[in-house]
Amino acid sequence: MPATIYDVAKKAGVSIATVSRVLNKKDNVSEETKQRVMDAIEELNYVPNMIASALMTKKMSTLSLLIPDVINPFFSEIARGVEDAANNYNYNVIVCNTDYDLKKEAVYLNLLKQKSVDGFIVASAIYNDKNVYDLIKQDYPLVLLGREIDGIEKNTRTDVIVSNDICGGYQATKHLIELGHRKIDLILGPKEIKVNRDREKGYRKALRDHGIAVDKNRIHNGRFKIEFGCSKALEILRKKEQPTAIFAGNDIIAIGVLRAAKSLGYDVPGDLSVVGYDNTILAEIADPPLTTINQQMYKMGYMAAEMLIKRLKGDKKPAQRVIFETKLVVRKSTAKPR
Amino acid sequence: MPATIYDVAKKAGVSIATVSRVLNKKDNVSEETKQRVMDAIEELNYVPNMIASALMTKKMSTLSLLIPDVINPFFSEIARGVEDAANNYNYNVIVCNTDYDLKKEAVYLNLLKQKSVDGFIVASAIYNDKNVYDLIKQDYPLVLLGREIDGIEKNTRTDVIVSNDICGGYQATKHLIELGHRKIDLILGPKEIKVNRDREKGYRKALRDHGIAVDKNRIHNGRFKIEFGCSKALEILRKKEQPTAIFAGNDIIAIGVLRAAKSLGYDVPGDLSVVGYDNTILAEIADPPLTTINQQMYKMGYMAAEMLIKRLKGDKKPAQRVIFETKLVVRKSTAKPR
DNA sequence: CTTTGCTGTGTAACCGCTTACAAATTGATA
DNA sequence: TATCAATTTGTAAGCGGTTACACAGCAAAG
Repeated sequence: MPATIYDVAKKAGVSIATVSRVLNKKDNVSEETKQRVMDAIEELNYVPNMIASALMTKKMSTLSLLIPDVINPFFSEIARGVEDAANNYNYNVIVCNTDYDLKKEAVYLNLLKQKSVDGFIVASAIYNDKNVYDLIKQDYPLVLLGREIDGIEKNTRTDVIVSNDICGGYQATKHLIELGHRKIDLILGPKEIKVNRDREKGYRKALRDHGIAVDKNRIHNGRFKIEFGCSKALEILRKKEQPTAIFAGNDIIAIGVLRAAKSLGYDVPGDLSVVGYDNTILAEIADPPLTTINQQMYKMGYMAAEMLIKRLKGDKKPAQRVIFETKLVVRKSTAKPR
Repeated sequence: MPATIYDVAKKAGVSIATVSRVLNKKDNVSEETKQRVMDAIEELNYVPNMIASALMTKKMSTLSLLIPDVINPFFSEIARGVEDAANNYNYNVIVCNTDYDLKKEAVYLNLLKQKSVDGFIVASAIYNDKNVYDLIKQDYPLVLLGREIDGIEKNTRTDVIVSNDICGGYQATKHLIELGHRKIDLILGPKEIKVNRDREKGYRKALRDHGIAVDKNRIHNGRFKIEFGCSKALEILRKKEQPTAIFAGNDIIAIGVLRAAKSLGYDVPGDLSVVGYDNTILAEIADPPLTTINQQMYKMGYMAAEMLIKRLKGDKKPAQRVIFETKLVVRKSTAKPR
């Protein structure tokens, strides 16, 4: 049985209120009493029970982070950023993998509410996520990461952190166009995820700006999986209207594209240019190293946690919307078309 | 203000004890009362407060996982396994990144104890970790993952899950020897991490078994970082007694070695064979794809969480020690020496 | 010497549940 | 109809802290 505040009080010869005071560095406790309490704490190896205190204060110093999948380096970097920021403020973070599954997300949220986590960071980015609307409606402290939510202008507490994906899509496409590519296929993740729509917008705008007609048949949606990137690329490369470049919705899909190209004996970038998105470690390591769009995952995660914690500590400023800029990172997977 | 059990009781016209009973599916509550309570819960949108209940029951249905770094794919796969298993039993998991830093680990553990997490999974694998000994001494529910701890035979609750790293080291080295290599350098992570000692043991045994003298100068310890792998490999490859193969302590180091080789204009595997360890996604994607030793990260994580939860639920069987077997995965980074 | 205002500490209510125990209700049995 | 066991429900005491409020002790002021 671990020692309680009563044990400490008894050993120090004071009341539990006094112990609580020194524990919380509150008001006035004489140096002498404080010392006696500290000694008792030391002797008894006392660890305060945050559960009991949370019952009164409603503060557990725990955040929850909802992401689709930690294994995806994009999200593990975000998770690391969140965790580091949280740790910095003496918070912990409960990580939940939703696999882009709204039902799973709902189950998690319900459990987390029961546990009185102080706030939520939702990075699982599904379009029109009812769960998220509910959280906002019920006024839970919340930061949305990498996802917007429409029609909540009147809301004043939910901060949003996003990347400028339209710009990212534009940068990638422009890079390919400037290299001389005209037939550029776009292989995206699911339509339900907002970032894919934005990246597509950027792609379309870049083509338009350079007087290239947008061909709907060159735009493909699917999943953020190597296998999808590979099979879709195989399909595309076998058609008559072969592209000279493929812009993938993220690095994982791009890896799949590289694999497909390799299996068909294509040289990248000689026969086919490939651009990824995210600039995860995968892009750096891929063969050839991927030209990709950099996102600041770690910073976004860090900032999300920081903003959330500041709000929990009473920050009343109106909801922020922070946009992180993207950057083109040129490596070896893009070149002029033959 | 969220509804409490009192609100529900009042609305349903029963006592809070009865509400608690239907909530916990306890003993005898007549169908009729139960229905009334359920309706009240529904109407009030009541969410039970687990903090309050935990104060009595001491169960928060929360596990904590200590790993060095989620960004390392080896650990993110473990984390995913842990989380999936936990979720399966309606538990959540708090993930903490220790960066192999004992002080950080201690701070985390202290905070987690305050939060009354139900149990710990420690995968941060530092040799002779005082924190871990303390946990065991204080009889906290604990599973050790990927790390052993000496001198706790009498302990009956702490399960241990490890990979057979001696075997893994042996397999990797044997593979190189059988290809004809005789000068094989070993670039490991820190000595303080047990797995490195085991992998070295396997390496030594393989050499001995094949009548090759072990040259201490060929064994190097450092960090599990690309940069370390790269700089150490550069150093090695510039010496006169150049190896024809390098066995790296994990895939990350191996990636660094590949980078070094590339920067010196070496062909892998033509001029130099490289073997990694772990078989993370990085090995698959590397250029050339890495020959490596497979570890079952996801399964180990899953099992760790499952064993821990079973113990929390009252399983009294003596402490288990589960050993996962490794497997050589041959890809394109190894070949006969010139 | 009484009053005033600090400072330092103790008392007890409360946070929202669980649960041992008591009490009330029901139906069957004597 | 009275008795008893079984079933259903209520009462109240915690769980381990926080905190409003009361109060004691003491120095300075009147």
